[in-house]
Amino acid sequence: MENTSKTLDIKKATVKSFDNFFKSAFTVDNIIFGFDEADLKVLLIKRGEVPFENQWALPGNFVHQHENLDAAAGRVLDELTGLKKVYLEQVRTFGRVNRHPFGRVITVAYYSLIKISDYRLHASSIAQEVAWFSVEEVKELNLPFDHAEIFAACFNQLRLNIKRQPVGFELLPPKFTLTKLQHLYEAILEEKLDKRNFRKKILSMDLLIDLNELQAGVAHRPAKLFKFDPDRYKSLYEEEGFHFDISPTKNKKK
Amino acid sequence: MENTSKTLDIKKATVKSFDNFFKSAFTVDNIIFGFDEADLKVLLIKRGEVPFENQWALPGNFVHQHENLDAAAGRVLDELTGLKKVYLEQVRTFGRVNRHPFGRVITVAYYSLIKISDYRLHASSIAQEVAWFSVEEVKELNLPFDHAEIFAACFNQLRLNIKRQPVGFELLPPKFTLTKLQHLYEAILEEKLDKRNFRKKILSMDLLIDLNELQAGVAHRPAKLFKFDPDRYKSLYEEEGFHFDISPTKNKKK
DNA sequence: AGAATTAGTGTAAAAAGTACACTTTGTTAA
DNA sequence: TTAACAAAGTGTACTTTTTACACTAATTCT
Repeated sequence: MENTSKTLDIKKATVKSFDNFFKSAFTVDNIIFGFDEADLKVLLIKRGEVPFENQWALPGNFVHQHENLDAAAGRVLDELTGLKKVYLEQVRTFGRVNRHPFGRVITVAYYSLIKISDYRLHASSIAQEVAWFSVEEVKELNLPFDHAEIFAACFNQLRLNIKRQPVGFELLPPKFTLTKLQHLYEAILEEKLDKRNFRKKILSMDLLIDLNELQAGVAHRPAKLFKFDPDRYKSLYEEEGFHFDISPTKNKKK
Repeated sequence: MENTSKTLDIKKATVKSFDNFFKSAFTVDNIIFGFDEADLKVLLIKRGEVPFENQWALPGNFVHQHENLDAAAGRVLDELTGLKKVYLEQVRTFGRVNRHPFGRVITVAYYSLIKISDYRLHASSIAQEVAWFSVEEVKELNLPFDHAEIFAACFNQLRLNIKRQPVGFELLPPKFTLTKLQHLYEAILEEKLDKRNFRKKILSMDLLIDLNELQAGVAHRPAKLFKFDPDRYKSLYEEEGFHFDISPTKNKKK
């Protein structure tokens, strides 16, 4: 192969010009959702650094040179909560030229769904303090950078997603009651659902396993516990024509 | 304000450390869709540069320092077709560490919808040649980098989108027949639809204006021409509870 | 004038979505 | 022990949406 070195020369020359292209800092932001009894919550950090030091903001961090984007988003979560394997979804990339006061920073937004009972919060290099806020509180907070826009996009994406994918279970403990599940949907969709219609629909999908166990420690009739069956979902998903879909089950009372 | 300079010092120091973070080259790729009589087509370029010189690939380019992401995607399209105002949608960001052989390059994927009659193709700095390929051809082509994955994600996104947003009209000339519209949906959804059900559904949405004009130059009964009414759509969209939705209108013949 | 080609149209049956209220089962406190 | 409390659990009738399906109408071409 006598032209190998020639090819390498071309490559080297091109790599050089390639190196001359503008490069940008880039980050991931991770909107971490948890569900706590009745409320959908979001994890915010109190920033430990300028700009916007001491303000509540979305957790995020720079992406490392040899790190994939998903891994970076996972790392942000791990640093704050110690959780490693979680549901993670990329939402959109925000790159407005002046979105960061110190220079061009492009950020890839993710959301995560975690079981709120599992976590323990940590302060970290980027966060003086970490706390849960309800979705309503977050909306009213004046988040720095374009974080309000990022939050809105992620929440919206979650709402679309929960209707068409069985992702809600990521927010619940392994065993849950149908009422808890309904409350979760109501919190995310921000509307009341009809109890009987909701149960009819979710049970007819044949994705929940009745554990023949009752809720304990409540001062009223205990509810049955169910778990989600991911294998069953996978096999149904293979079938042509199966769609997870919680759209209607409406309730006239606004 | 005697502490201004102090603040600036802090900022300067922080900006300095900020500058030390790893920075990446980043690009946009733009999957340009057009609809040509019966087929959904995609615009590919023959690369004019290493790596993968002379191979067909998705059009893309580096994002400039002072350029927003959407603007960069628009510029790619403009360079290839001369079109400036088009429907553009961000899909997802691809940043696998080794997706580019010359170094870390993160790319934001977009798709565009254009009226195929409007364009004229240009070669450009990045493209020796530009040509339309049908979706099937693209799937069979062995696209370089992770372009096959990017294409699949964009096509999939378009399919989801066309069901729930009235974006199909971006691919058609201002005046079109119902049959053309149906063919467009069939091409994107990759399934046959029932003529009567399709018409019933689309007309019941009250988004099309009957132009009281007939198709010309066909060797059979001419069809009526319609146009899409974007203002009507906007006002319906404001109304609680209106959803554009072309889901079913199925046809048993597979 | 007849053949060819696509446009255009309605109805009935099935499936899905919606509204709605009372009984059951357990705990707690009198 | 019993009554009050609280949430669990359950079925049906009505409405709306979806689906399947086949013939007639309008135009051009030969």
